[in-house]
Amino acid sequence: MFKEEQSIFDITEFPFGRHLTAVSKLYVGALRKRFEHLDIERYYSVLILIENTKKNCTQQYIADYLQKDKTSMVGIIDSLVKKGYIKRATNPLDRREHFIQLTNKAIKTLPEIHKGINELNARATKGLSKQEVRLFHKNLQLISVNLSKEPAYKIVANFEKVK
Amino acid sequence: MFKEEQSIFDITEFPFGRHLTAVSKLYVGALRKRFEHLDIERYYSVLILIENTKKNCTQQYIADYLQKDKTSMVGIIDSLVKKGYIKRATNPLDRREHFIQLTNKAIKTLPEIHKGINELNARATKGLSKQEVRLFHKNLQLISVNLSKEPAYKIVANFEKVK
DNA sequence: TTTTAATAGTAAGTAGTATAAACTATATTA
DNA sequence: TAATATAGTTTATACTACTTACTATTAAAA
Repeated sequence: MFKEEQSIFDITEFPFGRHLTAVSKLYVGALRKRFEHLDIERYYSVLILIENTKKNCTQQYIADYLQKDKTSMVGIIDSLVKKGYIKRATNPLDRREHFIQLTNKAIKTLPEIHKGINELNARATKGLSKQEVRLFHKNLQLISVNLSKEPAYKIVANFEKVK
Repeated sequence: MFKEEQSIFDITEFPFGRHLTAVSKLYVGALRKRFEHLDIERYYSVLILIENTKKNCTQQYIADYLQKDKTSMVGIIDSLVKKGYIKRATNPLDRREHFIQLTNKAIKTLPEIHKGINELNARATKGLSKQEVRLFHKNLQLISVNLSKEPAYKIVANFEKVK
């Protein structure tokens, strides 16, 4: 589809968000490639979120956390259920809620997912010291906090593979 | 649509690209808000690219640079032509090519666009020194170069406003 | 020179997401 | 008990951007 790599970074007048987006795309593309042998090609973060959350996760909780609306989340959860990575369990104390839980398959796969992410993170930051990486993350987070205070529209992002 | 802000950064196990994407969305949302009084709500980078390129820009050149395919680029150019920001001019030396050129309206508007971007960049990096900002950009670019070398799928990103 | 292949751009049809609106079931509040 | 709110689902719609196929033009090959 695209002819050649050209560097967005050559033009410093571009909005800063374009540079961020360009790197995001590279990262997502590399991660999906790295995990292409798995039978899921996205939504790893859903599994990680469930794993990292102490309390039970409802669909709404996951949707809020990952900034998806709940109707989209239905489809995401459906696809992960169909692939056998998670299951829905009705909360007996509030039967409207469905707790989303990892299956054994997911629990068995997650170490590999973490390993892949850690490896890719390491390769992405090759040439930087541990401390420089920490600083980068810290400043990225600072920028995030700053931008959160700006007047803004809500934005959803969609990343898709192309040929 | 979304109920509350929750910080993606709380979970460090998320893939790094998710953090980048989250900040990208915040930036894009703030930039579009900042320029909502203009009659174009996106594609500022097309104007900036044309302005910054010494040689004439063809549609294909712009598409390659901004990582869009040429069929999508037709619509983008169409919309900017309709709003009066650019015009097409057939290259007499190769009549297949259309040079994309800024109109007076675009030339008059671009300083305001640069000003808005610079202001938002400054607010996004509030709390960082000039040198720290430079370092952040440098490292972001390093990460970009590193990721470019990874085996990867090509990814396209789409950012949309939501209610 | 004639034929073939490549390139720039366009148009039409298709597929994939996300959205909105409407709905069910359940729980909470007045 | 009635009204309202919430979690989740379904359906239909709108919107991108992709794929394919096409025109016009140029370059390359025979």
